[in-house]
Amino acid sequence: MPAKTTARKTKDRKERKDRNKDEGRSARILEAADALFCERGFAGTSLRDVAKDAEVNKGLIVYYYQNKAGLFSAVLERYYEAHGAALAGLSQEGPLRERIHAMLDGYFSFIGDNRRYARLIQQEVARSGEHLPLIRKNLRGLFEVVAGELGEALPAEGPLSPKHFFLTLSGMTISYFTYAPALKALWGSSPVGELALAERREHIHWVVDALLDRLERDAA
Amino acid sequence: MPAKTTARKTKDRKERKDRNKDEGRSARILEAADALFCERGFAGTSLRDVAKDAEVNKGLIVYYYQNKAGLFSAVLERYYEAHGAALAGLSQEGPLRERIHAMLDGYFSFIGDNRRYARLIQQEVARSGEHLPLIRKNLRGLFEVVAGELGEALPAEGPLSPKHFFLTLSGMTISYFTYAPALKALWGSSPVGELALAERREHIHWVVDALLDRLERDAA
Amino acid sequence: MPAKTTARKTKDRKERKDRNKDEGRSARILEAADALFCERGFAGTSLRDVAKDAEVNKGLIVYYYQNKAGLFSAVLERYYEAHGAALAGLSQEGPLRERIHAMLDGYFSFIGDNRRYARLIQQEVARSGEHLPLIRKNLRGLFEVVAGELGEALPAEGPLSPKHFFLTLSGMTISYFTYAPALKALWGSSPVGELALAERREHIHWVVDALLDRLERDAA
Amino acid sequence: MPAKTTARKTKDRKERKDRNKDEGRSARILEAADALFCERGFAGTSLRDVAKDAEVNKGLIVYYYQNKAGLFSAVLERYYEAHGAALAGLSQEGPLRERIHAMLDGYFSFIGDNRRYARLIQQEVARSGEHLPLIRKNLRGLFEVVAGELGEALPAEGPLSPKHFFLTLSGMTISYFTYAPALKALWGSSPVGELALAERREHIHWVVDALLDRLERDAA
DNA sequence: GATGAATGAGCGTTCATTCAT
DNA sequence: AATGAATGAACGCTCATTCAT
Repeated sequence: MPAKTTARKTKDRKERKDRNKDEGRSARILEAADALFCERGFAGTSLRDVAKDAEVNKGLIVYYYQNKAGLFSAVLERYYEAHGAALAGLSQEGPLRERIHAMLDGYFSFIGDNRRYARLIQQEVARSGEHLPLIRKNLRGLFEVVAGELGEALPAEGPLSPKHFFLTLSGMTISYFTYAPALKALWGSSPVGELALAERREHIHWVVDALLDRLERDAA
Repeated sequence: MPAKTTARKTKDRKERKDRNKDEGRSARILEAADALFCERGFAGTSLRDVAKDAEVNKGLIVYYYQNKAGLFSAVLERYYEAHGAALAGLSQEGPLRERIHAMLDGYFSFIGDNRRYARLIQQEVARSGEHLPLIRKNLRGLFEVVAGELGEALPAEGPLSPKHFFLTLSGMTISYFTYAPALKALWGSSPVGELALAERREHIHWVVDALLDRLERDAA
Repeated sequence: MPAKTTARKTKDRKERKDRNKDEGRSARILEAADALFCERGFAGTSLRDVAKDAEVNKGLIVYYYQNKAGLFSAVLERYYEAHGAALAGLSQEGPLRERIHAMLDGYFSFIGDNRRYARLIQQEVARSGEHLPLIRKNLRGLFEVVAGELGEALPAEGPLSPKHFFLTLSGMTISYFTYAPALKALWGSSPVGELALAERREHIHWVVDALLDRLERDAA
Repeated sequence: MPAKTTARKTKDRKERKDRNKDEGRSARILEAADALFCERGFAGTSLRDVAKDAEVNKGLIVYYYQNKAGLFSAVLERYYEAHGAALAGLSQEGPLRERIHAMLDGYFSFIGDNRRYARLIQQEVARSGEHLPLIRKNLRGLFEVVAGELGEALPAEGPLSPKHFFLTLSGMTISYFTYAPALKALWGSSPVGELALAERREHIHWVVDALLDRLERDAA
C-alpha cells in the first residue's frame, strides 16, 4: 500500500516538473503574487492563494521570498526595473514639443503594458502604508525625468512649476487606466480596447498641445 | 478580555457615557471605520481596531452595521450623500467658462474637505473588487454633472468627448491629493498646506483656461 | 439538514456547560496548561494541546491569556501566590533547631504538594531563558526566608554563609522530587508513595541535625 | 534561500572549508547542538538554528544524525562517555573519609567542566519525557559508583540508605550549577568564578565531614 | 442597547524531513 | 559528503462573527 502512494507521488512530481520546466517555481510565484496583489491589495491577498495560483507549495514562497512583505517587495522591485528601462527610453532628442509628445506616448505605452503596476501603486499610494518608501523610490525616478524634460519651459516655482504639470500629466495618464474600468459599464464600450486606447492617446496629445500653446502665448 | 477591576471599569463607562452623549456610538463607529478603511483599506482594517478606536464593544459594530461589509458600505454611503450635496452646488448659472471654473473649484473644495473619500475610492477602484458597484454609483453622479456641464461645448464621441475631459479633470484634481503626499519628501513642503492648495487651484484654473482656449480656437 | 446541525450544536454546548459549571473555562485552561508545561516544557507545549486537554476552543486561550507567554506567566503567577502563602507559614517561633526543622518540613510539604511547580522551575532555571525574571522573583522570596532563619547561626560570607546552606537544603528537597522518579526503576519502589516520602523527610531531618551539630561544635 | 551572488558564495565556501578542516562538520554540528539543546531545551531548539550555528547545511544534520532525536541522543551519548571516564576516576584507594571527599571533588570537577550536561539532564529529568531512558542510563552509572563507595558505611534501607545520600550529595553539587546563575543577581557576584567555585567546594567538604561525623557517632 | 464569552476558519510562519543531484 | 529545492503538518495568533445575557 505505501508503495502505491510513493508511486503516485513520484508521478505527480514528474508531471509537474514537465509542465514547469519553462518557467521555474519562483518566477511562477512572482507572477501569481503580482496578479493577486494587484487585484486584492496587500492585506487582501493570502499566501495560500498565491501558492494555489502558482501551483506551488505554501512553504516555498517563504523559502524564496522570506515572508509576505518580501514577496510584495519583489513584485514592486520587478516593476521598478521595468520602469527604469522605460524611463531610459522616454527622453528623446528634438524640439520641446516633440519631446514631450514622445515622452507621454512612451509613458502611456508603459502604463498600458503594465496596468497592474499602475493599480498596485494607486492602491498603496492611497493608503499611505508601510510600502510607501518603495513606491516613492519608483515615483521619484519618473518625476525626475518628467521634470527634467519640462524644466526648460517652466518656472521652478508656482502654479506652473514642473511638479504641477507632472501630477497633471501623469494623473491624466494613470487615472485613465485605473478609473476607466469602473466606468466601463457607464460608457458601454471597453476602455482598454485598441481603439479606445488610441482615442485616449489622441486626447492626451490634444491636451498637451493646448497646454504648450498656452505656455508659448504666455511667454510671448 | 476579562475584567481586571470592576470598579475601574464602571468608572470608565460613566466617563465615556458623558463624553459620548452628544455623538452616539454608531456615529463614532462610523467615524473610526472611515479613518481606518481609508488608511489601511478594507482588508487591512479589522473590526477589533475599529472598536478600539471608537471605544466601543466589538459586538456593537455588528449590532449596528451587521458585518464588516455593511460597515464599509455605510462609510461609502455617507460620502455618497455628501457627494450628492456637493454636486448639487456644482452646477452654476452664467457663461460656460465661468461655470466650468466654478465647477472645478467646487469639486476641488469637496475633495479637499473629504480627502479620505478620495483615497478610499482610489484604493477600491484600483482593485476591481467586491465594492465596485457602490463605487460606481458614486462616480456616476459626478460623471453626469461634469458631462452635462461640458456637453454643450464638446462632441459626443471621440478624443474630445466629455468622458475624456471628465477623467482628465477629475484625475488632475484627485491625483493631487493622493499622489502629492507620497512626493512630499521630494518637494520639501507640505502639499496640503493652505498655500500649496491655493497654488494647485491656480494650476487647475490655468489648465482649464488653456483647454477652453484651444477648444474655442478649434471651433473657430 | 442544517436544522440537524444546529440542534446538535446547541445540545453540545448545553452538555458542556453542565459539566463545566463548577470550574469555569479560564480555570480549566490554567489547569491544563499547568500540567502540560510541567510535562513538556514551554516550547514543547502547544496551545492546541492545552485547548484539547481543557476541552476549550483554541481562541479562548488567547482571549483569556493574550498569548502563550501570558499563559505561562499565569501558571507561574499562580504558584507564586501559593508559594508566598507557604513561605508565610515557614517562619516559626522557638529555638533555632526546632525552627529549622519546622521550616524544612514546611518546605518539603509545599514542594510535595506542588510537584509540578518544582519540575517547572527546574526546567526553566536550567535553560536560562526568557522566563528567568519570573522564576527569579519566585526564588528570591524563598531565599530571603531561609537566609533570614539561618542568618543568626551563620557567618555572612564564606563557605558557611546562608546562601550555600540555602542551595544545599533546597537542593536536597527539590532534587528528591525531580530526580527520584527517574531512578524509580532502579530502586523498585515508588519514590512518591507515602512511606517513601516519610523516609525522605527523616533523611532530611537527620542531615539537618548533623549540620547543626557540627555548627555547634565549631562554634564551641 | 536562493543564491544571490554565485561568486560570493563560492568564496564563502572555500573560506569555510579551510577553517573547518581541523574539526569536521559532524563534530561542529554536535557542538552547536549541545550548546543549543542546553540553552533552549529539546523542543525549543530548531535544526535550522543548529545548522546556522554550525555553519552547515540543514540537510547535513539529517545525513549524519538521521533526525532531531538522533542528534539529541548523540549529544547525550557524548556526555555518557565523558561521564563514564570521569566515574572511573572517582573511586579511589584509602580510608573511607578520604575516598568520599575525593569522589565528591571529582564529581564537582566533572560537573563544573560539563555544566551544559548538568543543565541538560536537569531539564529532561524534570520533564519526564521521551528521552528519560537515555538519561537514566547516564544516571545509573553514577548511582552505582556513589552507592558502592558509601555502601560499606550505610544501611541498605531506610532514611540513611545510599540512595538518599546519593540524591543529597549529587543534588548539593548539581543544584549549585543550575540554580546559582538564577540567583546571581541576588548575590551580586558571579557564582561560577574561580573563587566562588572554590568556596562551594569547601562548603561541600564541610557538609560531608558533618555527615560522616554524625554517622560515626551514630555507629558508636 | 450593549457586553463579553465563545467559536472556527484562516492567517503568516516555522518546522522536521525528504529527495534529487 | 554535501546541497538546496520542496513538502506538509503544525505552530501561535487574528479574524469576523454568533450568541446568551
